[in-house]
Amino acid sequence: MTEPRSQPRADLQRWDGSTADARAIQTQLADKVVLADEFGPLKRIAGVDVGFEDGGMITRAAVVLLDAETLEPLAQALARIPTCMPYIPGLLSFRELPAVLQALDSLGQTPDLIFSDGHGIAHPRGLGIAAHLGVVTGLPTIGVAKKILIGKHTALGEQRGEQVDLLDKGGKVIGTVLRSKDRVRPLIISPGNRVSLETAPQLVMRYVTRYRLPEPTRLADRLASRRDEKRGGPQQSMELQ
DNA sequence: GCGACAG
DNA sequence: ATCTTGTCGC
Repeated sequence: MTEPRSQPRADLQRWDGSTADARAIQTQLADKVVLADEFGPLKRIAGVDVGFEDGGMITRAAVVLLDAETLEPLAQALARIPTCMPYIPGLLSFRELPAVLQALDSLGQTPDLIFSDGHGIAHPRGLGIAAHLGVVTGLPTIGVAKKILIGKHTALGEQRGEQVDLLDKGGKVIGTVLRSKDRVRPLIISPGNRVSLETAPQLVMRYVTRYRLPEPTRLADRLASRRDEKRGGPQQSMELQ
């Protein structure tokens, strides 16, 4: 049997390269975001993140698939492609998504849920990279960011698990400011696709162990930024591509 | 017009 | 994101 291979590039390929068109595409795709819990049993979850090599010349995307029950890594994939554009706040997905989609494609398996670095709907036009990834792949996604892009919130408790709503200018809830560990800077959680505002932070906490970041994100982060091979380990890991 | 601004 | 050692604190 052949898995229904996606044609994820579609919406990005229609991009004319201008920032104006990128914003127009975001506004259009934002309507396709599903903010309801539309995901089945979570068996295999994935984390995706992007890093750079050669001072930014090469974009390096990493995907790590984990067993949702044991959190053991099941598979991982890397994609390295020439960087296509500079970082522009609000347009992150146009810079990083091509590499992320390629990495997901070479993974050869479809995750039941994807944790993406960056924001979901907590974005100027409601389509951060996590939401963009979710709409383009049709998969459930959650955005896990370390800093706020837009929105405000009230004071947050210091204990692990404490959370407050992230509100946009109109007072509408667009995400959750979540303290994943005692006395650490909070994470900014927002739905990407097929996950509700209420469930997103719950799922993040479900996969947080002893670190600030949930395991899928943390492992993808290490692979994308090559922290694993840099850090001192008696045995060097095997080569990846 | 002046800041703010994921990674 | 990335360039980078040791160091202060839980």
